[in-house]
Amino acid sequence: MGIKVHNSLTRRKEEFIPIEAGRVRMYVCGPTVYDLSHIGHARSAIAFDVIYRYLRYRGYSVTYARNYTDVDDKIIDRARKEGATTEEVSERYIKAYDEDMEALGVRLPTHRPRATETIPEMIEAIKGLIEKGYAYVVDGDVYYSVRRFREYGKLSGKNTEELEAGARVEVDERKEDPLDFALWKKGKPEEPWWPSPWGRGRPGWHIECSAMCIKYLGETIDIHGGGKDLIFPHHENEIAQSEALTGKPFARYWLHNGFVNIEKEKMSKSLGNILTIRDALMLHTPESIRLFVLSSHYRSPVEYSHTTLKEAEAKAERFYRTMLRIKNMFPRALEGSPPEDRLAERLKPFMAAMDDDFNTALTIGLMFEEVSRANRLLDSAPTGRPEEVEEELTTIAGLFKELSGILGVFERWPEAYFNDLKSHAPIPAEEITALIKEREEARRRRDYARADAIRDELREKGIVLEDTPEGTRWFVK
RNA sequence: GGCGGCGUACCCAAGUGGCUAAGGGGGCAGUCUGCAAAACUGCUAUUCAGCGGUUCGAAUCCGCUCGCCGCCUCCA
Repeated sequence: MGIKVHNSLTRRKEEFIPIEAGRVRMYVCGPTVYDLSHIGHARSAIAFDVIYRYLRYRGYSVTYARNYTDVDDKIIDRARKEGATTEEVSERYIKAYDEDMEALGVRLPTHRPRATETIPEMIEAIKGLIEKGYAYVVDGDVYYSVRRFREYGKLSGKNTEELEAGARVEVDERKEDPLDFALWKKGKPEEPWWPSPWGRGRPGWHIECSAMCIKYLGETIDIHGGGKDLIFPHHENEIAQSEALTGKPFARYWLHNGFVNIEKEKMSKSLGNILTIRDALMLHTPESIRLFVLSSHYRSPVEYSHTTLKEAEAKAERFYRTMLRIKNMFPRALEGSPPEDRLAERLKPFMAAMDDDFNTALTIGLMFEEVSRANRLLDSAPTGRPEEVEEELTTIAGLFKELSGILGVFERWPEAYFNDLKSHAPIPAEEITALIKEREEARRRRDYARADAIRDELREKGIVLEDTPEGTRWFVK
């Protein structure tokens, strides 16, 4: 009973067996840093962040590399338009990406290589491919000869004849075959360049990932990930280059995440429906964005909309309200920890869900069954047996602690969560507490008309009041 | 045209051969409350796009039809 993963290479769910017992090497294609990252980048990063967290949780020593593509046509274009250098552009957007990831609670990978720091390795790889007859030089450019690699198309399920027939491949007279792709591009005077045996130039996109992957993780890795759109041609080309070069399988398991759609359509510059992570973070908490992403399977497409994000927020609210109840009624349940064997037993269904191709949606669903259970226990507390209730709540809290760490959600103290919302209240907190005080006096006088008027007034501003035996509390809706 | 995926309630969504089709949101009713809110309880899919087939048994496997989406060009 181990972890199963859906492998894009075989299109099947397979048992996950790393090359080296207890150790996992994973590589995920990171951003090309020419602009702010969008919510789709966030999904990919969060999905693989959870995979990374879970593998570590399951006791693997994980070496995880995620690159920055910091040399590319789009970066050059952007720099030219701004009158800036490509370094300035890439530096700015690497920083922005790092900030976005931190805001989203995405843990730092072990290695975060930049393409420009791996140029010597790329040149070596290209030299190797030329020597082995898989690449050829044409006037300062180097191309990979796709047809020499017999297995080309094994990941994307395409065959070279059909690709050729597709005719959407740009025709470049200098290529021996339209399917061939650039390993090294001859530099134009105003573009960044590095010296090479073929003259000044810069690397092609695909060779970057192969070189960085091999440099940091080795010739065969366990997991290679990225968005579904990278399957072809990027990952197909990575396989062709790497396997031709080393003669070894490049990656054992290929994992691909689905898209984030907006209004049923893929985000794209041409449609003008790009939602940046920054914009999303102005509208929603990082936690609700993570919950939104993790509430469906990482391979399915998800629809970003006001409704779906509101539902994610409602989940967070329900969870933290329950935690707040536990903290107020049985604070020791949150301070203590349950016996290990009991915890392990109760974690089983959750582990089974995560083992099944990282089914975070099911895991979250199961967590909410525990939330309901906790609330029932809390309701029963006044008439039930407090010791038993506390014991069970301690177990549930213990479960939540483990799962929160894996998913990267529900990790805060409930007060912190609600105070954060309160800090974004549309009216000052002092004003609200003053109104609450006035309302309490009205209630004491049994002037319910006045009390209700105050409550309604606050409600219109998004402030919800809750009368409890300990007094009136307020929440931001 | 080639390749791949999806279609589960009002919405989101898990489930891919067999206990009552998870969970969240929404709605309705009840308990609680001065009234609310929150929480809890019950109801909201006798059925999984449609039609056939395989099977003792299918949402799950196979075939066809309809609808939606992605890749085939840079793309998470």
